[in-house]
Amino acid sequence: MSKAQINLPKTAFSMKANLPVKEPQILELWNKMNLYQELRNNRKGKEKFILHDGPPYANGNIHMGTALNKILKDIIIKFHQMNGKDSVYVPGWDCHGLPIEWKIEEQYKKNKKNKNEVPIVEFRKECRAFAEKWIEVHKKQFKRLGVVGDWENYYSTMSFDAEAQIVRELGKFLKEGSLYKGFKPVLWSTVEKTALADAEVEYQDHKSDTIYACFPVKSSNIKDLKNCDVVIWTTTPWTIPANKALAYNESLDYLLIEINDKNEFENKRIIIAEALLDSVIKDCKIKNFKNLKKFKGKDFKDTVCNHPFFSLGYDYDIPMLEARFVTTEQGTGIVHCAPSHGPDDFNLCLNNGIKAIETVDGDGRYTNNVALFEGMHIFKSNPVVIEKLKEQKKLLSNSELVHSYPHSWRSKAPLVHRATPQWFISMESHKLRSKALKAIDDTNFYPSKGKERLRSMIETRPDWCVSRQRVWGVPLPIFVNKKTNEILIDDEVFNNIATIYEKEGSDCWFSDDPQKFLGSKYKAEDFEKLSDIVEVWFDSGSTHSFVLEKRKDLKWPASMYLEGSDQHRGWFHSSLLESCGTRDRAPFESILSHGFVVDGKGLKMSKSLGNVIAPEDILKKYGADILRIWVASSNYAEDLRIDYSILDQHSDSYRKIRNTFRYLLGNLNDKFEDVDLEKIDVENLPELEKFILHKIFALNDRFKKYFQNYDFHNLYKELLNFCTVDLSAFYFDIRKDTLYCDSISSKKRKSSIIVLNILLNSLLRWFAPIISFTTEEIYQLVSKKNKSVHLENFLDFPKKFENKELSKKWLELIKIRDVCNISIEEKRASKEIGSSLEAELKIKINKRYKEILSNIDISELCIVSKNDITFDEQSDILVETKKASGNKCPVCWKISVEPCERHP
RNA sequence: GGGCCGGUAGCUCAGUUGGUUAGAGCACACCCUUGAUAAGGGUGGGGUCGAAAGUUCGAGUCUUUCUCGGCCCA
Repeated sequence: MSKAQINLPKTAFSMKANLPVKEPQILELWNKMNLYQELRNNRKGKEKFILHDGPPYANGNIHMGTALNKILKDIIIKFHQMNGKDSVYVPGWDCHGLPIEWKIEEQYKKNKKNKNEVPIVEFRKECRAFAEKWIEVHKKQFKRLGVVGDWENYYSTMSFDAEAQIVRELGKFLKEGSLYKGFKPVLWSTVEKTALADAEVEYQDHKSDTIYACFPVKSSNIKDLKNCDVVIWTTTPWTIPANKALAYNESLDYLLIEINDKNEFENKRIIIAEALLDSVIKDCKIKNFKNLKKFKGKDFKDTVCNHPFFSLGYDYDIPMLEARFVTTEQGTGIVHCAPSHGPDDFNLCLNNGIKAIETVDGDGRYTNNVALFEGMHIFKSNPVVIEKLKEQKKLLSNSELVHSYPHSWRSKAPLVHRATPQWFISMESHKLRSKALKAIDDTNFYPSKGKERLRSMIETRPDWCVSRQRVWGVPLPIFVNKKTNEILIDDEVFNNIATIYEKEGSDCWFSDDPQKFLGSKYKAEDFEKLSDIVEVWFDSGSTHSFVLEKRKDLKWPASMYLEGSDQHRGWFHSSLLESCGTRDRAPFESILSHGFVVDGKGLKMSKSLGNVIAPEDILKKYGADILRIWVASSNYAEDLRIDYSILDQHSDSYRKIRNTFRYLLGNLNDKFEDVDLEKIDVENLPELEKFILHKIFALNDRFKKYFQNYDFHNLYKELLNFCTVDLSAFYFDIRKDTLYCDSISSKKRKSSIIVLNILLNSLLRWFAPIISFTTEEIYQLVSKKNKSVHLENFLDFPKKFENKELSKKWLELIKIRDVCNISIEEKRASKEIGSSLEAELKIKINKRYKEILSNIDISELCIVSKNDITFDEQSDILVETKKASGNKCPVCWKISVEPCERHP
């Protein structure tokens, strides 16, 4: 019999996706139709959903983390757009900062160029060009992922209007009085000659000199301590000249011991913590000693020591201070304090009236505040300090230690703490902390645990240091009156600076006459112009002001900020503080944070582990839609695993989805009809079609619920299961007979075609935010509108689709079908039958099922040729399979003794 | 070292306020089909829930400790 008699599926939609080739073509299509602008036109006047882009740093190729971030953003934006909102996405870049400066400096080094001989303005121009170059690279890479946004009108923190607005924002803090000058030790790189932000520091092993040094007791409430030596241990001998105090812990026990070895220290009496006795005598090679006294740390109160270099001119008091940070982990239980060279030291001394001073300059050389050592580089001074201690008989022992130590993430050079003048925004003076905490309460967090994370950081963070001693950034717009030392606070000046920047950018701050910025109201000669720049977190923390507020297509506050969970201390944090300080509320209504991309075993990707996967590799091998499926199917609340076996799995799922579409298209012969759902005569459809409509209705309900909670991995799973379980293995399999073998005019076949149309339409829209390329490919094939699937709305399904009673009944039918399948499988295993159409079912069921089966063709459901149902109260469901007898219809392949009814 | 978060079948994920033999899809094995065909269907085998202890009549679900991993901080 010829196949011409039956309606075999026929479609131009290929089984093989070939995404790496096809996707760029679809990008071209979107580009041609100007999709972004179309999307805007399509939603003119509609409620806005604004996901404000957290700016990536314009440096280097994108990695999996950035790809994840952008795809997640794109999925959310597309969902809201299809849900009827004007969902605007404006991408942005973070451009200022040390990493780019360092890249330019590296180039200088290569070309044997001396940075100090290059005018600042020229250097900054190179930084700007570098950032511009990477923005272009990023743009291309982000677009390739299928991310739709206003790529032509992106924002950047180095644009002139951004730089101007950052000045205006700083002006607000200055005017308010919460921005103040402080003086404190910061992690300083003597190589880059700059302070480093916490994020710029990495910890590596470093070999340090260690010393046990003696501080003779000058006076104490414990009489026995007179003329004894308090011993300290440190890994930074070079800070000894800056020593101003000693710290002890009042809850520790301390010992006074006498050294009895026959050497220069014979009869020396030293003080250490009891818990550290063993390690001290071992390190200092003390063989014989006498234990003279044990006492509590709190008895140290009011003890004063002398500096080990007392007789070399260091003739000031060294008070002993109580500090909780003193532990018995290492050392002697007494800690030497140099307020200019450690945050703990700084705070302890400050609380006791000892101020930090500038002891080391930017190059790492001692200043004239340090006797004996002025001009010497600190990294070369350890041997000198050690020698001097030896001379003074104040060195019990010295050694070396390899330990974890802060280094610059760029130059890899070891860092030091160095007291420098800095500018801070107070957390307390104008209640910034409490405003921020309130704002956190008013924000929705996805996942909810983000709220606690951000809150605990805001609760404990110190004042915000916004100054950096670098050149690639927005200059701090501060003038200090030379006579009074007061900061110039004048809106006219701030506005003047901002206006100038808006026109020509901020480079001129470094090159032009200060009078230009002061205007005619003040004389430049009366003021010192600061050369610090603003730290980059303030830049990106201000994006809401120069993007959300300034652009007419956006709104303030944003509907959502979405970034990796590390940004609780980054962009979420700085944006919150900046906005609360200037506008009393957060610049976002909700925050979505995602985890980190790790390898298949849950380990972070690193070059050394060799487990790094680049987005580019995935795009080449699988295509962006597979990557987008990976994003949608992963639980972003936790870390997201990826490796090639995981991608293979998603690739398999993709093929299942693709073939689901292919079945629909094939049976519709690529002739999709946008049926009016309201006009469908649900009542007169076959029950199977009613059941599928109910499934669609129920799935759509869950779809909406998942989407509203940004619960994409469950949403995707539901969609995939729908394709696999409900369609492919059930509805499609059953309806093949009708679709292939019934006449085109048959009512049943027509009913099925209606449902196939609805399914195609629904699935296209449900999947469009996720597999944006493939749905577009299909849409282009079947739509007559000559537009994009992304311009469509989600469908609203009429309530009449819902049929809970029928659904309940059909779930029972599926149960019966399952039992039938098991029975058929037995006969298949024993080789009595092959295809299920060779089977005839003898079904025995009790009354409960009688009604259920009354109008149901169970043969059709089970795809068998014949069935025989008997009722028996004893049995629940009993099925026996026999080989069907008769002849096989050459058209529909059903086996029957009588001639085929449909194909006589 | 500290804080926070997490560890359910090979993989991606479900497991409501603690309650019957821990679920789904994929992958896998076997079989069928050859009219969704580099497709489709059926059946089936896999976890004791990171480890240990505890609370409870009863714990994947509560507590403690440990362990592994991630982020942040030092």
